[in-house]
Amino acid sequence: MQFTNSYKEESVIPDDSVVRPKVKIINCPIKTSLGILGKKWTLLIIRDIGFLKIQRFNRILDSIHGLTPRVLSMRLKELEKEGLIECIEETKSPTRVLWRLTDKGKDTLPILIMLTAFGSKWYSSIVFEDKMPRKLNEIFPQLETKKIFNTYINNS
Amino acid sequence: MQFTNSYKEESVIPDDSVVRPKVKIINCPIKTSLGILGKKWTLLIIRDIGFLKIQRFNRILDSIHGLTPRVLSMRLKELEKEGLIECIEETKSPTRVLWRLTDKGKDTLPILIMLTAFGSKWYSSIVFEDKMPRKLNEIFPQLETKKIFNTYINNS
DNA sequence: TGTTAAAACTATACAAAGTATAGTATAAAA
DNA sequence: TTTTATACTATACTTTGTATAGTTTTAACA
Repeated sequence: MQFTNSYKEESVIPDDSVVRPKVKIINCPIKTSLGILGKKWTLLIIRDIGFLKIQRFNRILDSIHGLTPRVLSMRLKELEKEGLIECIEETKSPTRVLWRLTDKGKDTLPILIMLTAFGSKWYSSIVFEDKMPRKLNEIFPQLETKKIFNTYINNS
Repeated sequence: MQFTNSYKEESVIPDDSVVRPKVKIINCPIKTSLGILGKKWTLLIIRDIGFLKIQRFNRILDSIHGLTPRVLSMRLKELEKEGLIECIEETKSPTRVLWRLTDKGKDTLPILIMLTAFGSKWYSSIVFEDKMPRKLNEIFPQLETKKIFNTYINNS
């Protein structure tokens, strides 16, 4: 997925109940985020590394059906270049590498959580064994779900 | 973006601080959500219809640079089939159609808001005129940002 | 009463991106 | 010494997306 940089999106904003930002926006932050996160496989790779703690090249390959080594290699490089992941060398004899999220990478987790929430509500019949829709606190009772979004919301 | 349905992702869950769901998951909800929302242009089209209230075929085309009529036509059909958008005929003489989000479609807005938050924090230099990172309440003071997520979080 | 214009697509050829398969380099374990 | 594992890289092929143009319907305009 590639997005060009020219920006026409905010030019026309009609009136009725539009969610209108109160600060001047030059480039749409959604489009900007999707420029990195919107490519095929990228969010699943972040899910593996950050959520499931599947952090090695071949483990990720095993985990994501359809993903090929070439594309995984490209995506890891892109994510590393964008500062979302970093690699730590476990050993250097049989080159053993672990990938982990940076602070910037960790800030994508609220997006993954919202994708989880959406899927758990509207696709519960294929997601859950009992086919019942669930809210986030039912899926992750150990997480203080409201605190997840503190990075992005001021508590004033 | 197309994702196959076989599910191997939850098979290996190592130990340290994995976000482990407390209910049995058959298909990953993130992968499931991305099956519909993860295709190129889809989230930008939802942004137009739901956020910016750009709701007509050619208005959306004008708004999203690089999107072609063929792909827009395909995406609108996919989204309609999946029940995320519906069309209302304004007039039928010069066929004038308006697209709007269904309740299911509106439930994708928290995902868009998180993409906004991520872009506003980490790409503020290209998003905002003054290049300063911002939290959600600063961008949308009129929105009760915490309430946006009520659909997905139990208040018990 | 043509002609133009707008809306909402549809068709075709072409280009970019992703996929399948196989191969490389390194080094430890059997 | 052969096998296995890790982390890629290369090549050909297939799918998907892109650019350009065309179609249909009606309505307003000259």
